[in-house]
Amino acid sequence: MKSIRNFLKRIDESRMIIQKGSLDGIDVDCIVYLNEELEKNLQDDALLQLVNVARLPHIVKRSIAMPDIHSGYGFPIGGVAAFDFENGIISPGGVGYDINCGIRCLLTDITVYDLKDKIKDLLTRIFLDVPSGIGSDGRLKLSKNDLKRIVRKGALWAVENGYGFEENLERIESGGFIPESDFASLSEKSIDRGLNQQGTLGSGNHFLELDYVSEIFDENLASSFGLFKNQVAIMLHTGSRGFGHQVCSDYVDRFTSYNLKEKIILPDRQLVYASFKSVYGKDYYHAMNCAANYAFCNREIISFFIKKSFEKFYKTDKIGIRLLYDVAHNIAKVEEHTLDGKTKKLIVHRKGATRSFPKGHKDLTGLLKKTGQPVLIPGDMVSGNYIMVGGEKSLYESFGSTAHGAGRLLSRNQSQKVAKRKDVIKEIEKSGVFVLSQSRRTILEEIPEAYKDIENVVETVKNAGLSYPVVKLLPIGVIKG
DNA sequence: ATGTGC
Repeated sequence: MKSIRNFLKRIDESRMIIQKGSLDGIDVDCIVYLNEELEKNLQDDALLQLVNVARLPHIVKRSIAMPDIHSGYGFPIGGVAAFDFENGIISPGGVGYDINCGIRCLLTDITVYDLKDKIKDLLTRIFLDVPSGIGSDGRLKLSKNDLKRIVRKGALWAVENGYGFEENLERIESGGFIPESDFASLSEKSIDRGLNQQGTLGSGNHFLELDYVSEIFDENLASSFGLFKNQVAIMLHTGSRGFGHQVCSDYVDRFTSYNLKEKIILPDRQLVYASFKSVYGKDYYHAMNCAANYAFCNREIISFFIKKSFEKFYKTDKIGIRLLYDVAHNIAKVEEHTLDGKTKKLIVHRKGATRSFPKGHKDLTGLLKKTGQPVLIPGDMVSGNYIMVGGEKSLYESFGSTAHGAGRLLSRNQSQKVAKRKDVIKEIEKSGVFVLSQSRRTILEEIPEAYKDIENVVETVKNAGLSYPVVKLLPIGVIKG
């Protein structure tokens, strides 16, 4: 049998295509953004997932994957797929288990020279103040009524309850909360899991990093964003914790029995879905937004803890900690996009993909309407991270989306095997990065070698016009969950 | 990702 790989053709330096009609049940193109270097890392199973997404009903225009594509649950990680609002579908696999996993970047007024010799002490201070690790409980004890308000108000709840700052809201995607949520769509089990995990980092690839601006690519945008050379910045990567995981798990189960009952034929049993306008679809959408709001709140509360840690440590409140931006990279959103010259409402699934709206976009406000949306793309814990800006072409190419990170190269098991052969912590520290974690195993799974080269990912999305580099950040201290 | 897992 001919491998699916043989149907993949290069369009240009950054794009590859499987054309519609070339495989069974494919009425839309499959596009994957890859330079020639990253093409070598493309997994066959992830490519098959991209193709299977194209087989879902009422998919619009194309099935898309970013250069950080790798295999996920049903949909590939790095995947973007939009469905028609009137007749289309929503699928939990198109969002993933960590609903509204995302990144935020905080800026400071201090430079790397003010931090270098203190990094171990400050990072330890933060490590003590921000709960991390699998199953970790938060410092907040929430009542069921608190949770009810959190899933409705997102980051606004943190602001109203003394764990956040009002000026941050306009620097969070969607203003820090999505209105279409409904507590009634949640299971008792998810509610229980949500009660004690607010304000916690979690585990796996979630992290909290102290970085500095090492390179500036766009002086004007850097200065508009308040970025300067050698400035200390904080990158935070976390999501909706066990709460969002339970929501996804609940609805994968519900959709599975529903799809069986309706005798829906799926290209992959992990691709369960429901019509967006059906009771099932609406329930999942409302529950997913509960988890999205929970995650926006989580990142705001953790940022509050980080600010306190800095102020305690430096014994001054003049650190100038402020939010640059907070993006979601695992979410489904109702958005308007232009198709064949007409504005259409779509359900855009971004699963390991970052929104990348350019300047002038109607959903952007204030300064960001003039500059475009900041896009936060983390690499591995040594190579560093990029702050980019939304590109005009993303609207035509990828429903206003770009990559979300370096993307895994090795599976967690493979990574542990490689890492066990050497003193990984020593190697990381030799590269100038101090690392703390609740679990040695997490570090073994998260070694730099486990990830693709962030430079290739950034180059690919830049050449495709999806987003453009503004600055590069290099880590000096990392907390891994 | 996850009170990791048949």
